[in-house]
Amino acid sequence: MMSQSADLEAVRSYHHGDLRRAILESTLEIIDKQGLEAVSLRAVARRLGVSEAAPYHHFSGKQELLAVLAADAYRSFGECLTTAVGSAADDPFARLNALARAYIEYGLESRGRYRLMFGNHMVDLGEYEEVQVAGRPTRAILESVIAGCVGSAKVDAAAIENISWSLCHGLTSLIGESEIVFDGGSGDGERLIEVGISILIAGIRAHLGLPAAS
Amino acid sequence: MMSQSADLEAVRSYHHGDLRRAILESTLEIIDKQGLEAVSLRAVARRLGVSEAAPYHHFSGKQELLAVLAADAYRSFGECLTTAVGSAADDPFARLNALARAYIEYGLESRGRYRLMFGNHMVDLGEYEEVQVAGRPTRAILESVIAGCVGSAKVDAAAIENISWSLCHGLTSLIGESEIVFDGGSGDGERLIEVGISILIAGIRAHLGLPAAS
DNA sequence: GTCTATAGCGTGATAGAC
DNA sequence: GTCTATCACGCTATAGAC
Repeated sequence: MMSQSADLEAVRSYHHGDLRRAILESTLEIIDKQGLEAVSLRAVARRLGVSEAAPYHHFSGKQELLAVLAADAYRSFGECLTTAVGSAADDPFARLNALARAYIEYGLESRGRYRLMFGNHMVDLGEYEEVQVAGRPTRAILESVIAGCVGSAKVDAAAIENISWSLCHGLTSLIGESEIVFDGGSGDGERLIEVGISILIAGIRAHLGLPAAS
Repeated sequence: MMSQSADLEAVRSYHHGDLRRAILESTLEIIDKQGLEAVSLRAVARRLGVSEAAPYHHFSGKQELLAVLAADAYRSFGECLTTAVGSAADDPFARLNALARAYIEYGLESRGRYRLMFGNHMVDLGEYEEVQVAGRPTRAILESVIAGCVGSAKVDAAAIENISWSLCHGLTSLIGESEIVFDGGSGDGERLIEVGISILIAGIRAHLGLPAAS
């Protein structure tokens, strides 16, 4: 009986849990286009045609809403990276290459989610256990890929991990937030990512005393 | 006659231009400790013991206050980088090393200023011409240092610039915002920066087809 | 030239009615 | 599940005191 009028109901109102999903989607859209600072529960509510207090019945507040979105983002990000590494050739540096590419491309395509995970917002989303748990696999992938690269030597493994992360984050962040401007053609971004990963891998190989080519 | 009571006057009130400076200092302190989002003109005014509308007589609004601080930051940052490069040995990669170190150390020591310049706040400070002008030298230094490294070949000069910037920004950002956590001793941060610059330079040398050592 | 007082509006959050 | 108040606080603009 409920399924018969479900569609019509969904159009007219947000009963039965639809509002929660609508709020999540609408908020992510705002973060994508205008950034995290532009998020306002009241504006979201107005946009969805419900009262300004309605969102508080689905989330304890703005922080929790953002935390739920951040946890979702970490899960989706982790899956993306895992898939990319899994599809790569059976070579440590090929895996690192695939990981870095996937990281940067995900960050550029899902700007809002990336801002939620690694943006400099002063909302302490790390306090939420769900967010911490969701973010753990991401770090584990990087760790295992780098472990494969350094091999049994394990020289500066932690540092190399963080350097790889830093380059990916820096590139994603500067391109995504339009701090890097391209004056040439449309392929400049692609070329920049290619050169970046190439320099990263060559630098790590040199640091580990490995020959230049793979 | 005014200079005789200047000190006493300064304690009791912020006449004669002192309020402007006090607002700038107080705001920067807040950005340092709590981040850009925590800045509130009203709170600053209360903290300085003036009315909540007083700041508007020195700045047209919050944006302009932040823009003035950002321009100051760019000037100070540019001077710091110029000095560092000038003191470096007469070798292209030694200069790049000095530049990268100075960049990261400045960003970590002056967190607030760094957040103003390169943080992901959605305040369009780039719209202010003063900010644009103040930021230009910084980019010019990086350009000239990299130009020295690539030499006459000029292969991927722009990309190498942006990669160097990305690594420095990524490291500064992740360390400064405490996303990278150190489980070891207190020297871990220093070691990370050292390895990072070493990998960057080795990677660039390899990309340019130069021998490994300097 | 500098500051105070006040008012309009948007936002986060809560309590209680439907 | 949702709505209607309602409160506290933020940014901003204006009028007027010193």
